[in-house]
Amino acid sequence: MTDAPTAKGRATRARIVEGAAEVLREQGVAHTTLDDIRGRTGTSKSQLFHYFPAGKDELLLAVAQFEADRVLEDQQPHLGRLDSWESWHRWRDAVVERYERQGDHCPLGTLFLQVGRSSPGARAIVTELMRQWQRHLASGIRALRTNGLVASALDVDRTAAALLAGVQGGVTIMMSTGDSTHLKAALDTGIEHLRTAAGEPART
Amino acid sequence: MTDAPTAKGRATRARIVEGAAEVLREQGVAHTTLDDIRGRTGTSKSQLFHYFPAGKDELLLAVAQFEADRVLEDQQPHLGRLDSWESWHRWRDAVVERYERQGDHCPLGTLFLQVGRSSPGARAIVTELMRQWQRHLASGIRALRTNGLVASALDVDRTAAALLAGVQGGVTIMMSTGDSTHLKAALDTGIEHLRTAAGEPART
DNA sequence: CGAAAAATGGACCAGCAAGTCCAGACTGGC
DNA sequence: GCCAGTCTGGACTTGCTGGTCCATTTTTCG
Repeated sequence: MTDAPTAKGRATRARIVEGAAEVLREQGVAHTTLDDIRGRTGTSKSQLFHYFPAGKDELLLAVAQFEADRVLEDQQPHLGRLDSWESWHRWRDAVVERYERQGDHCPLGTLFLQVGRSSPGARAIVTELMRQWQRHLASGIRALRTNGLVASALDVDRTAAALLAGVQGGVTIMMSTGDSTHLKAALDTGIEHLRTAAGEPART
Repeated sequence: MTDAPTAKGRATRARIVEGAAEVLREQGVAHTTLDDIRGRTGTSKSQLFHYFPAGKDELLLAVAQFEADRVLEDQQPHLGRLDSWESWHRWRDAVVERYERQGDHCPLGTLFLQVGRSSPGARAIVTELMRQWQRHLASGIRALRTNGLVASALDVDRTAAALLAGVQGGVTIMMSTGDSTHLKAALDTGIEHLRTAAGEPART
């Protein structure tokens, strides 16, 4: 992924990606030019093309990967340890907090749409992110099952997929409306569904 | 909304919007120029600006409204009559069918991102769509409750919000990965949750 | 019919932003 | 210290695209 012979080169490349991510968050991909990125990162045009020979698209893809990595990182350590109801709620709070802080803007969504579904790389990044995310959720549900907190008959993968969809949709809606109600509803209802599926009453 | 004195004018305007929607679906907003739209709709540059004086953004906004209207229309008549489990399942199938047919592309999402959150109009369109969509779902849940099919203690609005988020996220994921698994999982789990909340067993 | 308003065609303009290029500075191994 | 490879600077080119303008045709309506 990081192709740069010298340490200095790698540092510059990283600086470009991080700076570009900042600018893109602020202005959106539609209104961000290479000159904006150049200005922000204190680099020159030739450097941009030196590290991303294929041009803007390649740079955007690198930023997309950068952002994708952050998505799961920002949910840690909660996402990796979903073995009790308390931990699930801590994760829930972390997700809400993360996206409320991020505000009305979706780095990945924008980048993905710009680079387009045509791009082989863009789709791969998103697909892989979703795969990992869902894997974490499924692991969490299995941990609950191991601890006897949910019924063993529960379809783990389907439930994880539904929960992931809920979070994703909640975030999407929040981007559009500025309101986190749906995200919270999806998370709370999803967790409640897990509880209910255990045969316990829905109420806490 | 439709400002055109003569019938011919209105027809041309509509032709532009519909044609633009087609082109945008095929090429994505990022790679669509006014010339593409002009070519597809058999119009001239001056017509585009005659009917959309504010330029491209205004046209994109009109297309967004056009697409938003279709979203709910395509779910009818099922969405308007969610008063039994059968009707819910018919709706579920209609949604899946609609989005699988649409394929890996989100007219609204793209347009929204292009016009940007800065635009006052774009956000209004999406917000209103979500509001109406959720209202329909909530009505459906209330109908179930009236018919004694779900527990009266259920938080209708929150459940509707969660379901909407699930559908939205399922669609989003499908756009990115080309796989409708998550959409189906969200729908099925959401409906199952309604059933479970009624105190009935989760299984059909 | 005739004039005013609306609709249409398409040439033209201007700015912008991606991408090119080459000259020069640094750096790291020998 | 020297040479090859790497990194950096920034001016320049070029194509595209949104937007303007005006001439011409068509429609409406009294």
